[in-house]
Amino acid sequence: MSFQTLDQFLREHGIKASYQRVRIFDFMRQTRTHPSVAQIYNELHPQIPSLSLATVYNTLNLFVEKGLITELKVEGDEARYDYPYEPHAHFVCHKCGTIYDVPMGTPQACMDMDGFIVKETQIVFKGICPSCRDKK
Amino acid sequence: MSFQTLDQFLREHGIKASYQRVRIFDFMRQTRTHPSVAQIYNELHPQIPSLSLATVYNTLNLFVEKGLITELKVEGDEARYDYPYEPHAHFVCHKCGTIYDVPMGTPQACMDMDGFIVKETQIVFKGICPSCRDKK
DNA sequence: ATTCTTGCAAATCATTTGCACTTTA
DNA sequence: TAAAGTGCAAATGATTTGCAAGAAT
Repeated sequence: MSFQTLDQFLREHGIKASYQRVRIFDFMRQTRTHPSVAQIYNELHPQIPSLSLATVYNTLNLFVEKGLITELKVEGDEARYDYPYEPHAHFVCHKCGTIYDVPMGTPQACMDMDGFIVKETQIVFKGICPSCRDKK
Repeated sequence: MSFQTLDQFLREHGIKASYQRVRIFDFMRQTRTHPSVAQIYNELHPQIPSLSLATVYNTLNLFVEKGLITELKVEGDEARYDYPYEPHAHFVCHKCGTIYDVPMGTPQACMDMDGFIVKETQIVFKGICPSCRDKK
């Protein structure tokens, strides 16, 4: 997807395609580490010196609202953001804090809830990852 | 479970049974509304005038650490706390913010993750609840 | 008596907001 | 050019912390 079509993609979702928004969205697409606002800012600020933290917050909130990305609040105080390639769950390591993707379809209960309109499903496993388990 | 045995229960989990801790734990047991720290404090403070907010924070963090309750960060900025009677998922309404319990066993994938030690599983559905859907 | 807990107030830190300026369509 | 987005700095609000006083064993 080129910048040209990223523009289009955002507009199709009712989002004005400012330079900052395109860059932040492109960063989310290319990053699978569930970055925090601070991480996104730290990566992009050197390349876009005028970029402000507030804009990163505004933009991510907008993307979440429009359903383009998902907000995860599973590790520490900072929200982490997830670009949903395909349905997947998350595993959070209690020791190192890493958030892993876990391939998985949407669970059955999703369909069984009479009267509830389910728009989003989040599944989070917490525990110890193989790397931390072995380190001892 | 009487106060007597609540004492015991806490001690069995390596927690000194102070008056505040017993009262807060008892409150969690009796409450199914996934209360926030502020709600717990507001309920108990009239009955325990000396109670401080910091103690509520300390105590809940301790209970989470010992695995007696679960912290949910799904609605707004405030953490919500869950007393896990039996395995269940949650449904969060985007409009009214209510957190509903959804009866449900532990999903299969839990068993399928080689090398990951899963200590906790959280499933959260988000959407519109029947009450908000009908209100229009 | 020593160790752990509490309560208060101040500190911290992520996130939001108000407003003047700039950009986009 | 009108409407919306950006950047900065200040404000907000949840949570944590330092420390002196109190309770438990």
